[in-house]
Amino acid sequence: MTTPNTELPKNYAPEEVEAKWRAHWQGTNLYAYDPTRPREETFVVDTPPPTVSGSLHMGHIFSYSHQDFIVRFNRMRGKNIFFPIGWDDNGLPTERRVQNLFNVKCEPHVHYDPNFKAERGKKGDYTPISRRNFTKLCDIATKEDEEVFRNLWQRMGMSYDWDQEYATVNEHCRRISQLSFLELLEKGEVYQAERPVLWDVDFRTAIAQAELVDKEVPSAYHFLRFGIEGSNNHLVIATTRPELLPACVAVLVHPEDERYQNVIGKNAVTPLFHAPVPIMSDPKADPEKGTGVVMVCTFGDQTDVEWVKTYNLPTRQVLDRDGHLLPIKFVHANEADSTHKFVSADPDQANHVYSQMQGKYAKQAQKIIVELANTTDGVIDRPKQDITHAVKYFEKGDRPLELIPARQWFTRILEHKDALVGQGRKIQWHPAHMSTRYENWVLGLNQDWCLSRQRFFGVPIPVWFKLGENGEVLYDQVIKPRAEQLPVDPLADAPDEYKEDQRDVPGGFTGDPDIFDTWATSSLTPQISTHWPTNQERHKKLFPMDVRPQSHEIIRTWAFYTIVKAWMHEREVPWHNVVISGWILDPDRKKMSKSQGNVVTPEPLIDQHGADCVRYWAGRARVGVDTAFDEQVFKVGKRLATKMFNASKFVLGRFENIDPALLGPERITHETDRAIIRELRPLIERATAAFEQFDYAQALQLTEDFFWSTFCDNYVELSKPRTYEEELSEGRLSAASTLRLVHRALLRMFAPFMPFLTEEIWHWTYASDSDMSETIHRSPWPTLDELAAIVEPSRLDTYCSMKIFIEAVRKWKADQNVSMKAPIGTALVNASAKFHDDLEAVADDLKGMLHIQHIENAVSEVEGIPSFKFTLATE
RNA sequence: GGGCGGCUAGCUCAGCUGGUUAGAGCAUCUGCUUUACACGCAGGGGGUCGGGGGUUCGAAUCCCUCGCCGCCCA
Repeated sequence: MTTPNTELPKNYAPEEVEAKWRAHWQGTNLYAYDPTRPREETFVVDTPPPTVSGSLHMGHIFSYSHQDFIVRFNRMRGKNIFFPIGWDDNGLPTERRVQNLFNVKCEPHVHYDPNFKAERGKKGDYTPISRRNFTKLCDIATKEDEEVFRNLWQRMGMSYDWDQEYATVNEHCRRISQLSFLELLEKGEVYQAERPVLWDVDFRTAIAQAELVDKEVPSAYHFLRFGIEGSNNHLVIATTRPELLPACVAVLVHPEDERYQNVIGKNAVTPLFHAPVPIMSDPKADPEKGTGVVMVCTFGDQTDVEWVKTYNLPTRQVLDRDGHLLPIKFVHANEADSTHKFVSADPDQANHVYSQMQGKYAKQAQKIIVELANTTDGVIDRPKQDITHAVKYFEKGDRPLELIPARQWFTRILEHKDALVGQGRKIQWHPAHMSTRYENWVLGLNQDWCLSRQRFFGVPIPVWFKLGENGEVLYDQVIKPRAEQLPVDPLADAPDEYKEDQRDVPGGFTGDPDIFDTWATSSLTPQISTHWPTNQERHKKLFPMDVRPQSHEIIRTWAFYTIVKAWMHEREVPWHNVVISGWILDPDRKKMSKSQGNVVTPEPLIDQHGADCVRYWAGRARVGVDTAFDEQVFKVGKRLATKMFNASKFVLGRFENIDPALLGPERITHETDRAIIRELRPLIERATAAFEQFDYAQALQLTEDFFWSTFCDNYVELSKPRTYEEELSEGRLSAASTLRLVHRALLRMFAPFMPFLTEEIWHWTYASDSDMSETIHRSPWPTLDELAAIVEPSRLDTYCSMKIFIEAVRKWKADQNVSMKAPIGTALVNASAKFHDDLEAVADDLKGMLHIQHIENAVSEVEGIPSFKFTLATE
């Protein structure tokens, strides 16, 4: 191993050292989980699998470093670490990336082409390809993306057990995800229903409440006059969605709204389409909003859905799954039946108006109908009023969500809210207030979890349906696979009792074409890692886990759904602790994200400062607190690394020629040395307690402060003269032993944060200590037991009084503008007898450190702050 | 509109189970060629702890209220 002092560079250069230890650790299985050790000795982490096709920035480095600090601390406490890593390559981000990368689009009706060759960066129109060709490209792209992450994590020194690596679309994860679904279907927690769901018209898929975001967008109230049957009067309705007028099924006012009492119970007549619709009263109609009259449409928003259900109103669907207006036909009331729901008193005009909107996107249709309304007498009551309001979007989408009736699979959560709140309370949240976010989310839920997505790359929903005599799908006749068959792809595999040629023929079967919501699989990361239920023994040994680290914006998704699944399957919490990392914000306090264009990429920073410094930067941020990105902090980390390197070189040089057998705790006999050990004890206690509470930042700060000021600036200077003594005197051995012991402890306390540099220094001398491990990362975290053999100083305040004296001398020399080395002839100390007694045994160290020839004591009668008088030595 | 978090030195942040003149690092100023480190050492200046009110012998810390910023949800 490298030896200190001699051939080392003056300043620490991280590149070489980090590369050396990275390679060394990979070769030694240092981070492997040991399945033979019992649960109580094991520390189990449910690591977040990063979305590999997403943008990679300093925000990732930040939170993943936090996890590693916690893990490394626990490893040094002797825990058997289970720290897996996985990749989330499911879902839309990957699909979108593949579309852009190869300029292709998945068109499910296109047949599989085994000879299809994808071309990167292809220009021109996109190529339509089959689902199978498309998912193959997804596999290729995700493999590459995983490699980028894998390299980065290894570069950063993340201490994963790479044998536990998984990817959320691999066979193992598909099996677990499908098993979970089938078990919950068996338990009745999963059901299918045809109902209006939140629908993204561009992605052509249903989404869940958890994926919603509100955006404030400009809009306008259009004031439309509705006729009143049997009257010449009219009602004015303010609507932001006039294009849904043909879908109007009722008009509502507040029951106590005096303006409209006389019309309740009558029929209103829609303008342009002349459809008679009932005027009803409902307390949810807000008299303050618009004109106080609201039109109920199929389906303008969630409240419309409720009203349609409450009042058993007909549905008049005008939007298709692409967001276009469907072809429809208005008929006279006497012709209306179940297939003709669009009624009009003047079908010709209604159909004429509608024909101009049909096939258009909702937004275009709105423009058209507003124009028609403006050019038709008696429709517009007054000019439109511009407003801004919150509109629901898919978090990854570009157009407002619609509510489209569709058959979907759901998981029951609304009826379990209380139980799920209860589960949340069994978990320790760090910081604690994050549990409030969880509870608010659970209590605010208003839809069951929509599980199915009409997408291509993901885990298939593992069921088939029987087909009737006429080829109709019998959704209530679900065909389930056997557990041993999983994972299955119902579009490629046939169920047991059928042959492939019975697919999609009358009397045969058809596969469910949908895939799962990404979270349906991600919510199983604990079970994926424990190999539930294929390896019950392993599962029992790892589940519930100790800690889930994650960031706060996915409490409503990842944390929530994981709690749901653990409760539904086993009535358990998935983990005992959730540790929330904050965000990295840009200087304007905006979250770092690709879409904001404020992303800072990690590689150049690691190149420039080294992985240890980047980790140090992450370590300074407290649990759950958002932090503005500040490159200055890397500089601070660099300084700390340099200081550790230099101080370590020096300290080791003070004892490297002494036989380590002569440097035990029992050799620490000097008062100064015992006093510094007395300072070290509370540091160890406090840093350990902080780490136990997952407060790595506190542990780091305490250690850094002690190392820099107490150890380097004071103790090393105090002990220096004794370490230069020629004889192996008691005083020299005491100082050397103390330097070795304190330095060895501090080094270990820095190890979780700066694993490379500390390992390097460790191997200069400590790796062969019999009570330590060859690697610092498996050496024990410092404890008070290590110091138990060291006697307390004879006076409790020795160190405190020394510091007062030292500071007074330094201030005086600074005020005199003289060197700290300038010799003082006499130091007159005017202080209490106690203060003199405190310094008596350490006076020689003080004199040596501060270059003082004589210390004269004057006992002051008045208790209080000591005063000093110094005179420079005359030569 | 509701909930949560924040507002502390020029900047980034600690402190907040109430208790000596409110801390650190960076930046700034002064000094020190001290044989581990000038990526250093020593010292200094700089804050009415977002505003207001209250509880208390005592409040950055507890309570009320207002303002601004962020997040989550209507």
